[in-house]
Amino acid sequence: MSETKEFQVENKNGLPVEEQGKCLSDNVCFALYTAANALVRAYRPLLEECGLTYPQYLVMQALWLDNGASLTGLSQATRLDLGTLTPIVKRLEAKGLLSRSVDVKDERKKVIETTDAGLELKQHALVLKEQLLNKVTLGETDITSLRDMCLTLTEDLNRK
Amino acid sequence: MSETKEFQVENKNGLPVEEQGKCLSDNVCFALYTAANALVRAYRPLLEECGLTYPQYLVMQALWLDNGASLTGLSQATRLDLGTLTPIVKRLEAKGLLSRSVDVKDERKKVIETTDAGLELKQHALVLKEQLLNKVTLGETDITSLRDMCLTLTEDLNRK
DNA sequence: GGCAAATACTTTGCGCGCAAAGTATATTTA
DNA sequence: TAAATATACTTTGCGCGCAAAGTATTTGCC
Repeated sequence: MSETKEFQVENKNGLPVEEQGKCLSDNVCFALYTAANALVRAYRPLLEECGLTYPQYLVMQALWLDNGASLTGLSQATRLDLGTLTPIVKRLEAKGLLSRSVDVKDERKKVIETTDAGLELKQHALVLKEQLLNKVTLGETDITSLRDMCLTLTEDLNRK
Repeated sequence: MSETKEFQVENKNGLPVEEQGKCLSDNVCFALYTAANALVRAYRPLLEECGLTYPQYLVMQALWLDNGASLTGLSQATRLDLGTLTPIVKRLEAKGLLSRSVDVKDERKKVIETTDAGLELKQHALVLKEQLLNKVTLGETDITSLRDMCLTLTEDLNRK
């Protein structure tokens, strides 16, 4: 039917391209998009205990790994836009979980540091990950390859 | 190190849980979230030709497969919230790509139908999918299993 | 028939995600 | 050293994504 691989996966019954995909679920893009939404939705009630949203949680994780990073550093770590990050970091500052100060070496930069309260969340957050885990039926191997394929896809899509 | 599988994938070097994940990329959730963002970002310039956003494109796809569906029907097909869907469908109506009318059998329901302009987009949109495909280095097999794992994960996370 | 519960959709509020434009500081170049 | 360019961040505008609350219609039950 087609010599090249199809991004939209072929149906089992091999219909022509125009008729492929009896349902949206036949489409990788849809599956990926939906899974990410489901992920954020599932995390919401858990993260609520910490008073965090998922993106805020991502920023805190980045900070736990690299305290004192600049906004641009956080942007690279979280792969979030600077324009997205600025308000998120401000909200985290308002919650007392981190501090923002001007870098004395380079006054364009901000130094973002966790507060004690921000550090305390780290232990709590690890438990949440376990709780999410309990819902997932995929095995360790699948999880790993899902992760790796997502990382590859991200690189592919960001290239050029 | 741990008897149960970890949702956050283990590092190659097997650090204790508290120290796992030298970077956010070690985390499936992060990888998935990032890939979905990259997907929407990569689709944006392509879909711009059609004057669509990715979620709008999803709704149109659902409609191409099931013309005359109700909003609830579209919600189930796209897995988008009704509160999300209402404004999207209104925007598509404003663009002249679909029509919204009250179901005469049940006046609570709306009948959503593609216009001729909406149908014409279908062919154009198929080309876009090919263009996205060209960026992806994953093989057909990987794409299929990525899709299936995403679908499984979505079900898992939506359950309970 | 009358009323409670269910169903279908809309509205509101908030936090992203990001393109685009703006501001301030630093670096490079002439 | 002055001007041009680059870098770091902020702001604005728009479209989600969804919880929660609201409205309208239908169904189920007495």
